[in-house]
Amino acid sequence: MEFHQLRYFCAIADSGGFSRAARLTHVSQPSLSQQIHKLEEELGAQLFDRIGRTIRLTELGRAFLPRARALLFDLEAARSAVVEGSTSIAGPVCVGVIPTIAPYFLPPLLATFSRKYPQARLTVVEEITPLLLDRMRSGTVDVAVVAVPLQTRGHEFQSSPLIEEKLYAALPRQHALAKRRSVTLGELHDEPFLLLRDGHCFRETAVAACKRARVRPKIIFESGQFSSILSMVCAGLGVSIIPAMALEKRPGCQFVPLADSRATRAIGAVTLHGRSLSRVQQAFLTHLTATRIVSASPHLAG
Amino acid sequence: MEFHQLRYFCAIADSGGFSRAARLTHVSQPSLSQQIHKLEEELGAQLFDRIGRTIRLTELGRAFLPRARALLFDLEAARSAVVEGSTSIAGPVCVGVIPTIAPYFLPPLLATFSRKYPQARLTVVEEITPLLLDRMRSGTVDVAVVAVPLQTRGHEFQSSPLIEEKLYAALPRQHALAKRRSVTLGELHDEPFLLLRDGHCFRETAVAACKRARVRPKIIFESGQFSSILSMVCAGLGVSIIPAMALEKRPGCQFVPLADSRATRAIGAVTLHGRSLSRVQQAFLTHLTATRIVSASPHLAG
DNA sequence: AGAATTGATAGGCATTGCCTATAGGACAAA
DNA sequence: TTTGTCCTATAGGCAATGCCTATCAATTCT
Repeated sequence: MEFHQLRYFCAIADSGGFSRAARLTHVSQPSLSQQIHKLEEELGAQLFDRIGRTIRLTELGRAFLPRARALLFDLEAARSAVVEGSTSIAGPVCVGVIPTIAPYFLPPLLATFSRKYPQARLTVVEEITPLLLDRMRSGTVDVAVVAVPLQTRGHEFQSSPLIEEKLYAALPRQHALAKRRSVTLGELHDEPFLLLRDGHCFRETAVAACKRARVRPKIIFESGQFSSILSMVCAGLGVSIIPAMALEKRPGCQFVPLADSRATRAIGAVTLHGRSLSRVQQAFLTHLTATRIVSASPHLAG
Repeated sequence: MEFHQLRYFCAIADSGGFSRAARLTHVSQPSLSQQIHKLEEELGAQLFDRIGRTIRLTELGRAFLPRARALLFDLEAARSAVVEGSTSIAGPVCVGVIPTIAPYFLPPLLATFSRKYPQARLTVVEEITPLLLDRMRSGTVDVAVVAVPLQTRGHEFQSSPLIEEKLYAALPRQHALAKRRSVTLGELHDEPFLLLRDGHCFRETAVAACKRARVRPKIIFESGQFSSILSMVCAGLGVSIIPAMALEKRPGCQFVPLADSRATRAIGAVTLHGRSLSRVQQAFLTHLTATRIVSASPHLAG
């Protein structure tokens, strides 16, 4: 039983004859005859009575007709649903983001995107990078905004750069270096360090920067968010390294740009390689990369 | 878009892989790959993401899957509905019958048939032969019980014989021939005749019998039913010709078998040639021909 | 690193659907 | 009755297409 057989059957039933249906469907009459015979053979019953040179639906044919029609209709519905879904910018987008970016970078972007595509259903997942990657693999996250480059080998993921921001030393206001225009990590050699706890990739970023400066930071405190660390810095307990977007007006705290080369953090949008994105998802990705983030400049440094 | 493509699509989505689906569906993996490609091309969108050596449904694929499943399910439903309908003995049967047979012949048959096939929905149409034939042509009557042979030329109709019954002379009790064991039409030569009115085929039967006996009946009364005629016979207004099954106990009436050869009426079941009958209709026809009508013997003649 | 598994591709073969030509009936008009 | 026309069925040829085997390229597991 094939779709074209159903089409022919309906055409013949509607037009009331093989020849008429042949003219309508632009198929030769013998082909119709042939296919209806196959259909009848497969069903084990006649669908039409051939009486003289006219035809009429049998009891069974009459019962079969609405079902055949429904099948053809549903087929078209399914087809156009796919076409619809592939062209309209609507549906779910799940974006993953790491905690050291989430509160600073995403909110304005999400707002403008939602305004631009009201049909889109945005979801945000805040997790550390490896968990986000896992969720991308399992398909529960579509796009991730994380620090790049990723440490994964192979080309399992695709990333497009978004911004690269400078790193700052966070110093207590009364610190000797607090008034400087810039510092190097080497100059912070002996300071007690307050860093994000293990798992947060910005910790790796900071540690790597230290390593390049041949500094072994003495880590005396670990936290899950910058604001806690900044409070400790204000209290004079030590120093820290902060990305530009996390800068925050604090009474007892001073931020000094790090002069070390490569003392930056690169942020990119990452997708699973080989994954086809729906039009909304694609639109979100475009929105991410197209919106040039100027607000990444520090508003209170110097 | 073809049914087998939908089948493959569902199998792959269910099993989670082309190779697995190939093993399940007993089709080679390249064939699946090929057909899914065609499907995706036709729909203008990917249904699966090929990630590494694993696959996953895309957003669109996920939306398409339930529709594909529904189509396949409905297809099977349509198929089995036809098979069901062609095997089960249920549904409508419309039987046509002429007025000179209807009240005598059909009632017991209908009762036994309905008891045997409670699912059958019997309808009876009582009309004169030409109208019944028209209704057979238009499909509103499935089987007709009429006097045979039909006068139609060609083999537009098929008939199978049911019974052949003798004809009787209906005489007033005080009639000179009323005590005879048999009479010939010739002996009724001068009698006033009471016959069915034109259109009733039994009138033709009676007239034809007279013609063969070289008798020109003087018709002084015409009616649409035998009981009226018999009442007139009782009143001594004339004689009539009655088929065996219409015999009826009447005080002033005597029935004498006609001795003429071919003074009989043949009854047959007639269907439109080339019409396929549903199983109920076929069953009714079989019931008609199989039930040997013994009650056709006169219960009060002689 | 090597073996195994997975999906994609290429090429050959058989099936099958569509076509034209024609047969065989049935109907209508002469 | 005969002829012409209109219908569906059949036959045969051709091209499209679905399925197969063999193989490749990539990825994952041992």
